[in-house]
Amino acid sequence: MSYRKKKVIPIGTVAELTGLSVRQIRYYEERKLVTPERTKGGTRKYSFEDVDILAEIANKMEDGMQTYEIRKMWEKEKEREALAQEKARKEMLQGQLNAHFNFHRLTDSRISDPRVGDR
Amino acid sequence: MSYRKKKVIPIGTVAELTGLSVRQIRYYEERKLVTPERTKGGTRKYSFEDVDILAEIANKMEDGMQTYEIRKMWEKEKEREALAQEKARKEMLQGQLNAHFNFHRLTDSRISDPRVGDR
DNA sequence: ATAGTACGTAAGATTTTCTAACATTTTTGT
DNA sequence: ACAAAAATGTTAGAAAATCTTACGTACTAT
Repeated sequence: MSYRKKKVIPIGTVAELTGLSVRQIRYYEERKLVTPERTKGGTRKYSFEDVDILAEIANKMEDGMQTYEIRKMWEKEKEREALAQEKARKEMLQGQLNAHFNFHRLTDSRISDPRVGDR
Repeated sequence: MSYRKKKVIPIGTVAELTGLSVRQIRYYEERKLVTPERTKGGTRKYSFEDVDILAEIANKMEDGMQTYEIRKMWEKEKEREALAQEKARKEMLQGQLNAHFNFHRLTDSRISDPRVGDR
């Protein structure tokens, strides 16, 4: 896994990196905006990705947005991305099919081009 | 700074990531093989780069190498890299000088071409 | 044999984090 | 306007994580 996604940073450090209070960070978890992992002992571990997400939350909150609005917004974003992904996947598949049949058409035209004739 | 170099990981997590004991990690610091940062409170914080370095140490140690050998080895590596850097820097500088004078020679030949004359 | 290396382990102190609860201020919904 | 919800701060006590120091041990090198 990438450095960005590995959950290794304790909450105090996250607070320093984001400028948020520990209280706020825990609250945003309660509102399902971040999902840290836990050690056996139960202490939270965040990733750099989480830090970025929290920084983004801080901005939206300053703009007067509410946690549930942020969450809904992100859910929609994810939805759109998923659709775009799906679309790209299908197009890619179609492309491969086209390439496949094109290849055969070209090959066949060489082998049996009437202007050339076999042998 | 890159995610790789930011010092944010506590020693327990580093131990998990590397498979080393906390004692070993502190000992390698004593032998100047890693240099974590500290929080205000004094707890150590490591980077992913440190984690990689520690994993490398673990290998060398398994091969029967001693800490001071590892350190000496790395110092030499750094030295060689520094020289290579310096060499590249000089070559780059020379290249720029060449380009510079080439440019002037061409320009001058236009402005003061004896076959054309000034004014 | 002595000294140095590379740890493990234990003790006690300090730092960090945890949950839960209550208080406060600012919205929001009816 | 009022009650409910949102978004924190604060406090308290417990638990987890880390710190330093020191002693012990098994090797290895000189």
